[in-house]
Amino acid sequence: MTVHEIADLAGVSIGTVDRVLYKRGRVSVTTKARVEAIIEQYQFTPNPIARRLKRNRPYRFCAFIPRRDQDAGYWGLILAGIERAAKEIRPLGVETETAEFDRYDFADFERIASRIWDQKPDGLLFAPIMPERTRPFVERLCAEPLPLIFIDADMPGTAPLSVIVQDPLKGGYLAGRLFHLFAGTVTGPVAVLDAHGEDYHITRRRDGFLRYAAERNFPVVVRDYSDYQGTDLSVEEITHFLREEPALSGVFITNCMAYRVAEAAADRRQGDRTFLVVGYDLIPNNHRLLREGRIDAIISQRPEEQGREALLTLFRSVVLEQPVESRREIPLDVYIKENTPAYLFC
Amino acid sequence: MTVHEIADLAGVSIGTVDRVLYKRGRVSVTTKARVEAIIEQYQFTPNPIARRLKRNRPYRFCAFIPRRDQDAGYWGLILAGIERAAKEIRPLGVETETAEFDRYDFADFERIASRIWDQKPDGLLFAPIMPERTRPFVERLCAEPLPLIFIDADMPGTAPLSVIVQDPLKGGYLAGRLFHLFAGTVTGPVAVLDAHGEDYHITRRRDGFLRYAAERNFPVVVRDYSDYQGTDLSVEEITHFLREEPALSGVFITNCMAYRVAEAAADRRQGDRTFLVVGYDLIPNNHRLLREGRIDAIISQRPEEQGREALLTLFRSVVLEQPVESRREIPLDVYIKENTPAYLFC
DNA sequence: GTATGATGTGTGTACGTTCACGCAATAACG
DNA sequence: CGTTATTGCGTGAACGTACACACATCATAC
Repeated sequence: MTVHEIADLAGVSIGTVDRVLYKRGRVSVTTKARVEAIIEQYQFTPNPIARRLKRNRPYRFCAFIPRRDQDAGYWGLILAGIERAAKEIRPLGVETETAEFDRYDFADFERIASRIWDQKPDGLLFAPIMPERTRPFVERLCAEPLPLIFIDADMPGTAPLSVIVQDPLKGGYLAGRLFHLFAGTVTGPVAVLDAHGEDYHITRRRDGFLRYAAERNFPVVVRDYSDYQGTDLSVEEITHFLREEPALSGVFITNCMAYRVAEAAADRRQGDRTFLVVGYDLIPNNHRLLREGRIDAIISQRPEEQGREALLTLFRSVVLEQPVESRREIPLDVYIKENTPAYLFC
Repeated sequence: MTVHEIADLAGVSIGTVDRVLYKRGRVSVTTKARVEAIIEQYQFTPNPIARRLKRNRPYRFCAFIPRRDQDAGYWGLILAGIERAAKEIRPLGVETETAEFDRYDFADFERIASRIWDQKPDGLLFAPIMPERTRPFVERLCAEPLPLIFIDADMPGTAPLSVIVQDPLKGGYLAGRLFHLFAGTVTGPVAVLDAHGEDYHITRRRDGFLRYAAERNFPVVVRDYSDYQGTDLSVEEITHFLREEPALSGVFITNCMAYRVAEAAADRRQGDRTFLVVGYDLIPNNHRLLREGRIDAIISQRPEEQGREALLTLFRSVVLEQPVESRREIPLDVYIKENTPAYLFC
């Protein structure tokens, strides 16, 4: 179906159909009704290819995430997925800009946020961390309204186009189960290092773990690092903590710093002494230590897939005007030494 | 860059540029060289959107896979991914037909294969099972040549556009490791039910398991079902086998029939008696039993993702003329009760 | 009664590519 | 020398949409 065919069927010209379609007025009520009936009857929808050609200017999307080196390279994995999708949709007339901010420097965030605001992109992919501080920015975007997709976390009370997330409670519960699996019978208490900073969804991982531990009667020692900023959870700090808790049978760390734990716990894993290390995110360091057998298990949230899907979803919604699912749940991937891919970005 | 701009720079008309681009002849050698130099200099590549509009007829892709109900619904999962991708690229002028064949009836395969051959699709997605019998068909396609993507398995000696596979050897090895994890110390021998029919890559899963077992000194009992056809590995058959092997500590089954094993082993899992069941593929039956705690672990190969990626790759290659990776390796996903999604097709 | 404005409708053009066609200029041939 | 091919190149139309513009018609105003 084309506007021409609709016009012919209605006995009018394409100009009239166009005015009806885009409510430009200047159409008599009777003609309008007739055209609308035919559009409805044939379920006419404008050809996105012709529309794309006519428009003849690129769509501009922006991916606004923490710096690729932060969280030990976690955002670099997200970025890899974004850049892959950007390449895929580029020939379809989409320009993607990636804007990275320092997640531990709010002034930097505001600076870059206002730059993005000024250039008014056609769609935005955003990681809503630091929820209480970035909320005004998000609310301004929603008011615009500007097509918005959240990645990695949600921000309750806002209504973006779509959200791509993983269930942190289930993840923590799964971590508990993995502990159980690896340890057989847990002898000493398990430490949970909850290094979340302002990311409250990370704390939910701790809650999930505690739930499992309660069900199975694990003793648990929780160490809260709510003032955690970046990579400041040092090997020394962890070593110090481990020295205070000599009876521990292992550590579950709620963020991506498992490699630091593995470093600090190296002496406890000598020979046949078991000391379990379970954490999150297959970042380069964790990937290496997992392959070396120095980390037992890593839960992953497919960061490359999240980045790619977010951008493709934006494309489908904004350019193709397809309906998109408002929430995409990422499965909980378990990586142990034996299923860790040889290279990242496989 | 457009053909117009190229033409202006070369001091010719767009018709001449067009003849150079598509080698239609009727261009003097000097003009040809001049135009080619400018095309090269500016890295001109025709606008796929305008091209798509001009063409004004859909691309027709065909997905040629076993019937959705076969292998206990495994192909239905693949199909779900294919259909999702089909919806996504439909507005870009791509029609996708899915043709299902009875994988245990070669005559049916040939009938449908010849129908596909006749309608000459613009691209084909094929699951190269029954390699020695389907090889002539594939070789004819490659000779055409017709853009071809393999899913689920490879066919050595042919050169399709791309292959989407998972490493079966590593998968079997991983299954061994999972046994070890769940059992702690393996007491009795482990049975490997190798029900592969003509899919030799499935037998590699057995080999991987045997490698792990050899490294850890598991005793293993292998039962070969090379004459396996469809769902004919009945609960009775497995029950009978288990009765012959009373000392078994569990079963690893190389295909998707773990749910039958779980049924047959139900009495051995009563109370605190442990009897492990590990298998492949998160098909509906395995999904259910995994959630009920009657299967211990399932290795999955992301069938929905495989189906979707295969079709999207075909699109990028044929329609957008983008280079595509010749091989895509699917990670080995591990599902245990705690990370099994509530619903399939999440 | 003429100017002004609002209303309803059709036409023309552009986006960039592709391809059929037209038309010179030159070459080949009887 | 006239006819017919061949070579080299330009032109025009079409794909479907979006939007500016033109042009009637009729009401309102002075």
